Amino acid sequence: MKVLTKNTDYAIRALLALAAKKGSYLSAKSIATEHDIPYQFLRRLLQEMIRHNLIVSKEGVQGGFMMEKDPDAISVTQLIEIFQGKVQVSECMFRKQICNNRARCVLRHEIMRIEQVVQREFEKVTIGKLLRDLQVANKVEPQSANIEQAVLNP
Amino acid sequence: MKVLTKNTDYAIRALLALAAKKGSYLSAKSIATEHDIPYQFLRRLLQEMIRHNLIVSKEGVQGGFMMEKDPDAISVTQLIEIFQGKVQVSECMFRKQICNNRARCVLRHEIMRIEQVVQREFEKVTIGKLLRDLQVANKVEPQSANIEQAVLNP
DNA sequence: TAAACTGATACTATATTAGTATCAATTAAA
DNA sequence: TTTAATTGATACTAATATAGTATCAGTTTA
Ligand code: FES
Ligand code: FES
Repeated sequence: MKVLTKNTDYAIRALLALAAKKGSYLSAKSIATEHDIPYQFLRRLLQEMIRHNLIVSKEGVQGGFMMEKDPDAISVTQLIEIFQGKVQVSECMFRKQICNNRARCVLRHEIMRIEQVVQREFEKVTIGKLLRDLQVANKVEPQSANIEQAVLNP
Repeated sequence: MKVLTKNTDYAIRALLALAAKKGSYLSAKSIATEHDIPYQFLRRLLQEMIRHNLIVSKEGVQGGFMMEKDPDAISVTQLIEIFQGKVQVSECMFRKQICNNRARCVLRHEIMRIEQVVQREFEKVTIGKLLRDLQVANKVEPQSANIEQAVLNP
C-alpha cells in the first residue's frame, strides 16, 4: 500500500527546491534535471500547483516558478488532496440500502475517525518542516553528501 | 486516496459474516449472495485468507469456510498487508545516490513515524471490534434496518 | 453416482498512475 | 527585431494495479 504516489512525491521535492530559493524563479527544466523528475511530468504538477495557489510563475526567458507562500502553510495533506484526492478509508463498509442508519453507525464513525487521524498526521508535515529537517540532516554530517547543496542548490 | 481497496473491504465483510457464525461452515456462495460480493472474486480472497491462517475450509457438500481464530486477533492492518501490501509512505524521498546518510536522515524518520501511526490505528480495529460495533448499532435502533440480521444472518 | 462444494489458476476488463509529445503564447536578451 | 528560453494548455501512450470472470479438477455428503 503506497501512501504517496509519484506525483505527490515529485511535488514535494519541487516545493522543497522552490522553498529553498524562495523569492527567485526556478525553471521547470532546472528542477527536473537536479531532482531526476521527468520534465513534462513535472511541468504538469507545477501548473496544477499554480491553480491551487501554492506557487506562481513567470513566462519567457528567465521565467520559471516561485514560491510566495509561507512554506509552513503547505502541508502534505494538501498535496495528497490535490494529487490523490481526499483521504477516504472506504466509501462505506456496507451498501446503503441495508445500512440505512448511517448517522448513528458506529462502524462509520470508526472509519471517519481513522481518516482524521491520518489527515492530521500529514497536516503536521509541512514543506517548511521538511526543509528544516533537510538542513538539520545536512549539518549533522557535513562531510558526507551535502543534501541541501546537492539536492537544492547544485 | 482510497485507503481500503475492494478486496480488503470484501475480506472484512466476509470475516464479519464468519465471525458472527463462528464454529460453523459458511459456503462462499452464501456469503457472496448475502453481501453482494462477486462470487469468484470472493473465493480467491477466502483462499488467500486460508493461506494466511485466518480461516479454515472444508471441501465438498456442506463444506465451506469457518473461523477458528479469535476475531480480536485479526486486525485491519493484517488484511491491508495481505491484500494491499505493507503500508509504506514513500520508498524514499530522495534518490539513494544523493541522500546517502539514510541512517540519520530526519526526513526518513518522519516518514517512518507516520507509517507506524497509520499501522497502529488500523491495528486497533479488529474483526471482533467491528462485529461488536455492528451489534451496538443494531441495538440502538432495533426498529430500523436490523444490520446484524440483515447483513450477517439474513 | 450426482450435486454441492473448495483448490488452483488463467483470463479479461477497467481504472489509476506514470510518462511523453506537441504547439501556441510570452518574454528577455542578443 | 529576431531568436531562444521559457510557461500554458492539452492530447496522447505505456505501465501497473485493481476488479471481475471463467474453467476444470478434486472432495465429500446425500
Ligand atoms: S457501515 Fe456505512 S453506514 Fe454503517
Ligand atoms: S530522504 Fe531518504 S534517506 Fe533521506
